[in-house]
Amino acid sequence: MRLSRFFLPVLKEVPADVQIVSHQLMLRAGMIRQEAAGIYAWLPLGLRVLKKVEQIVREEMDRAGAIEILMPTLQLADLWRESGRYEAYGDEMLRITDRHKRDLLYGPTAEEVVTDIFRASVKSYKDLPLNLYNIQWKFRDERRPRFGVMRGREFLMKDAYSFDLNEADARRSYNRMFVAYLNTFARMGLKAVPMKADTGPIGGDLSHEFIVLAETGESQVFCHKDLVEMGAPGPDVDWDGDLQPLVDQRTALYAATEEMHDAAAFEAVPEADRLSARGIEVGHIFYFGEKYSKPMKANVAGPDGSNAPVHMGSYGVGVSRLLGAIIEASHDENGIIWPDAVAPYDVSVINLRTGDAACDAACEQAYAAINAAGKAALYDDRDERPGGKFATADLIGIPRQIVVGPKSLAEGNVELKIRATGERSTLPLADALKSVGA
RNA sequence: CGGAGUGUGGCUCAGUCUGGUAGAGCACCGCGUUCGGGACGCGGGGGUCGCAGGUUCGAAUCCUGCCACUCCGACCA
Repeated sequence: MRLSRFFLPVLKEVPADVQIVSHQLMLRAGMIRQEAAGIYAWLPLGLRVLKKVEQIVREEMDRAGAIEILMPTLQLADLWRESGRYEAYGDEMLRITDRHKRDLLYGPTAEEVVTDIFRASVKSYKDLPLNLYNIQWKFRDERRPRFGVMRGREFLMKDAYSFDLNEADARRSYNRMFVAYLNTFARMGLKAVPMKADTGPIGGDLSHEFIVLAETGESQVFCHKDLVEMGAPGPDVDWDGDLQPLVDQRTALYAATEEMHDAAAFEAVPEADRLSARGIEVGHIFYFGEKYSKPMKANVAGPDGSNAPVHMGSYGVGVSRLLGAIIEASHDENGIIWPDAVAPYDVSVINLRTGDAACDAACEQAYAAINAAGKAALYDDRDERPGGKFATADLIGIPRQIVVGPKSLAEGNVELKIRATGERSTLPLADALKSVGA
């Protein structure tokens, strides 16, 4: 993309009351624009990152055997009356009436819809296990939206729903999602720690929140510090095999959010290993058994001829929230530092003297070579002063910058800058291209 | 939902107390000088001062009502 033809409304200033750094940087980098409280328009740069994050989530879901569908944003109130949640959900649910005076709602989650889809078509244990997911916009009319996309009212969520014959099978489905989440967040450069979460009236131990540690996090969390650096198993796990050891490895160490915090158990952790910190919840997995299948009569036949409610679990990832979490975890005083996997562009080409024949030619060559290599290049070909170009490049956080100016070019060189380290080197264009993979 | 605030060109804000020709910086347009880490000069365009009503010779400014947004607390991907 040539910057002269792009739409990148960067800002030098943001409102004084925008406190959180990820929110400031997303506004300044021209990624989002607020349209109403907790409601944002996604501008081109933000949308590119959002799609990259979404795609990583999708790939890891697919790898773990989940199957993508797309459910509507608007749902029928009658479905929620079946589950009993229409009245229970309260003011957070945005209720809508259509021209026929029929009650609709903008979905805050999709257990009812997915259960309806399931019960219409699946009648036998032979079709299990099944895990259906979608990545769709949700709306929750939060009392107080804040922190930009971290707590918006409208947000993009990946929500997966597993269906199994019994609790033992459901635990295997749960474990697949547990491991998939470890891999998902690791691919984005995040250190997300699974922590014991509240299971509410269902009880049991099958609920975990995945928490990214950050000073600006909304949750107070407590864990064994080894969990932070434990890393992810990677894609080569046996998804049909026993994942319990991988899960046990993480759940054996203490980790809990404030609601589930057990001070006595935490005290049992050696003091040097205790970590008390703030965190951002980026994922939540949950087994809830027959909570929806029973009232909604989503039954399956078992091998013994029985007919019983299917056992379900749900698994959420805050896709739009992840952008905020990534920026909170990776930025400096100059702007965002995108991890390679989610960067909106791989390389920026900066022309310090647009209009200079030699500079233009070298930049065009670099731009073409990077694109031909299958990388995404953002070419700053604007007629602007160099300072502004450097500032913009650092602000929007492209991982690598190839800087072409008349002085070094006269000696046959360009400058290569690595955004994350600030490291700069002077070298021939061909070498710079090679080092960015072009 | 309780408490505290803020609404003035695209953005950040002053002006409101004490009513009297709507301002600054940034951004934008033109010309020129510039150009290796957010340049400078000169000129220019752009605002029903959140909305409605009221007081007044006269309202961004005072009064009433409404709306929107932000911040602090209790709930949540």
